[in-house]
Amino acid sequence: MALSERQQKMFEFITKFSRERGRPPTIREIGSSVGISSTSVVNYNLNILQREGFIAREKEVSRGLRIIAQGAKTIAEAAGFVQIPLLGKIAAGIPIQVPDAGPGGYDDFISLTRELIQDQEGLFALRVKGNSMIDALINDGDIVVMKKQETAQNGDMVAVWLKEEKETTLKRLYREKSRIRLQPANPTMKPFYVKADNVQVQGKVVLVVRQLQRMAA
Amino acid sequence: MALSERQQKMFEFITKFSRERGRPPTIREIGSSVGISSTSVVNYNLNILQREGFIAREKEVSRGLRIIAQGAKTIAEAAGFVQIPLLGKIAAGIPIQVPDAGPGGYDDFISLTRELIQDQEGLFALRVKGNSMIDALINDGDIVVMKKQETAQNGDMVAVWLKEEKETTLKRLYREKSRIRLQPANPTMKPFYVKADNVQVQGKVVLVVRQLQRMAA
DNA sequence: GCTTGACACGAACAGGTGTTCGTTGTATAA
DNA sequence: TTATACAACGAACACCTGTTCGTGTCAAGC
Repeated sequence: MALSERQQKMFEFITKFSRERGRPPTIREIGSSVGISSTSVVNYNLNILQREGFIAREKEVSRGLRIIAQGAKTIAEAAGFVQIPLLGKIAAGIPIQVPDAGPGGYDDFISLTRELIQDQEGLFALRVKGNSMIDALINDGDIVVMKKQETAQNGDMVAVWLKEEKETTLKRLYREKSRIRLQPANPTMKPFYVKADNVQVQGKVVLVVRQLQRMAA
Repeated sequence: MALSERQQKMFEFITKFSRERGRPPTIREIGSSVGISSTSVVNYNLNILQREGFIAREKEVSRGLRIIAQGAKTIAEAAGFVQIPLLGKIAAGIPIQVPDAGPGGYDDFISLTRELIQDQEGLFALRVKGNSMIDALINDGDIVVMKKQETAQNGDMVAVWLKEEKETTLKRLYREKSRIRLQPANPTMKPFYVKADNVQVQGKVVLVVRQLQRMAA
């Protein structure tokens, strides 16, 4: 069932209020914002919003309402953060090593929203050191978020360790008859062919973040 | 001044509670969680947390407290999201146009954490269309977050509109004596020199995000 | 010893807050 | 017309909630 105009205004107000003030509004705050003098009318419409799945309510608790994941826009507001451990650096000359979490877990994290990352399972982040990943369109200082896995599907952007060359590289991987094609992300660059037993997949690249402007302390 | 153990526990509880429940706790909820029976004691310590800059309080408002940006890690956990309007596409052949917000604001947003973006002012996002930004290490489909401004400092990565060439490009900008040097992010590529009156700065690039793996619907 | 300040406790209070109830008006179907 | 459901109103109520006040303890400094 569709929402009435009043209910839409209420929902928008709740969303805006929650975002700006860091807390949900009270029934009376909602009422005065949309021009309802009676708290019971607000309550009545809140129940409808709840029934329709737009908000969650907690009984007899002040400000006991919460926006629920709805359209893509509100998902982000509701679902929360994903914390991904920042495990270290990635460079051409060294294989990626994923240390096990110590007793207290990892020290450094990068926070992303669920809009960017859906499944946190097995994800970790590395900061790129040096210019060796330029052909993957990845620069010094960029952060790559990877999922740990030893296999890859055709076309996946993966981090591979080349045993002979003793080198880590980020490329798209395609299996061909007797060899593996490693395709740079930069379309102007030529692919690289290697024997299958020379490559060791270390993980799949899920996200790349480049901060041009560092935070103020 | 450092926080007492009690105040740290209170702060952690407020952070956790706010994140999990979507609303800040009441004084009594804080009290019972850290084992304080008196509301005035909680109030006393909340005032200290406020004085030390950990929280903001609003007088005589239920649940009127809010976590404030503090350590880098807690910022992300507490302060919340930044919603940046996704205004459209950026391609080589067209200038960037920033439409004014309509009556209902913008439609599409990208959510980022405050860890990645500190100041939301004047920021907007564009999705890159085509391969023309390869020399800025930016690929088709990447999202660039920019800050609208007409001027730039030396070394800023900016989006410029080249009037003669009728082209948008992303480069690092350096003013030299009589000309402007546009330096590609890719260090293997050569700079590009233009006359000062040929360039029109459209904004500064703040962040680049590349999603290798698209979300499931 | 005395004072001072930090920290803590419980009680009381005024106003905030969600809930409930009776009532009214208006469509729509029987 | 009558009945029913929907939408809205205002009042009353009980509990929640932030604030304030008086009191107490303890360690540091004089």
